[in-house]
Amino acid sequence: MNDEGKVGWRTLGEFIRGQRELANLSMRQLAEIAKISNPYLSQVERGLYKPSADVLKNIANALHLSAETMYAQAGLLDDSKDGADHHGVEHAIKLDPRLSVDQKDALMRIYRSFTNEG
Amino acid sequence: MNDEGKVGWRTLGEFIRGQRELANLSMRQLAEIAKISNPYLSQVERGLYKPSADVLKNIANALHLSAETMYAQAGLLDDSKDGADHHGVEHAIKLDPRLSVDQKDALMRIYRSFTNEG
DNA sequence: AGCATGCGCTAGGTAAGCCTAGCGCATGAA
DNA sequence: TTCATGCGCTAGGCTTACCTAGCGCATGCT
Repeated sequence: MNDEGKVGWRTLGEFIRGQRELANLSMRQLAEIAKISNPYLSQVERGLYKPSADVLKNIANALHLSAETMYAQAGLLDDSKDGADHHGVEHAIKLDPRLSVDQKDALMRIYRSFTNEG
Repeated sequence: MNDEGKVGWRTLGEFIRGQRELANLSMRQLAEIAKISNPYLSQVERGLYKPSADVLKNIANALHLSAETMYAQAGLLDDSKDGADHHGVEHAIKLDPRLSVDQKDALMRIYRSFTNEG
């Protein structure tokens, strides 16, 4: 039942290996910096396993790459294409940790009533 | 470890639960859209498990949030671009061209009454 | 000729991600 | 009331991320 073109994943290992060799690091060296074991890094580079996000982040860090670059290579950032409302206000309200759900709801309704008014 | 001021949500699970309730979705509904099981979503929201990156991406998509926002909440992106701190709301209100001065004032007052309250 | 040190990789285990089946509690209709 | 439906959560198993120990092959030093 496992589906999904994992197109991103097969190249992720090659990408990591390429970047590692570019930085002239051995597996053990990179693994040490990235705080993972070298056998595991080996499996990852050969595409046997798909590392979790924080391992990815650690590897990116160790290779002086941004985490975003890594996630993009892993195919994890790309496909939220849609127009999630990027109204600054609504977005900010949704993300405000000091507001309860009900308060957010209230603020959003007021905001929308203001902006729909015309 | 109560860093309430700096980084917003105590846990990723609380963030997800908040966003889910904001969207008026039940666990089963969100789980269905995000292609995960509802018990697993339950564990995630209560912080028992930390979901892998593509589950995170699916949840973000289902909630109409960008994957970046999700990863930032999960602590996987060091450098958050959309600062999610509570200045966001007031700032966004001020910058919204569709609001009149009075409306901005009203929204700000409500927002502050929510966040100042004890 | 050793022997040391480095490499990448295999073997096999533990823990965590993620599942299905099903519980107990609300709400609401007949 | 009883029955149905939906909710969140528990129990327990399967799968995979990730580990440690150790292999075999190079290189280099003495």
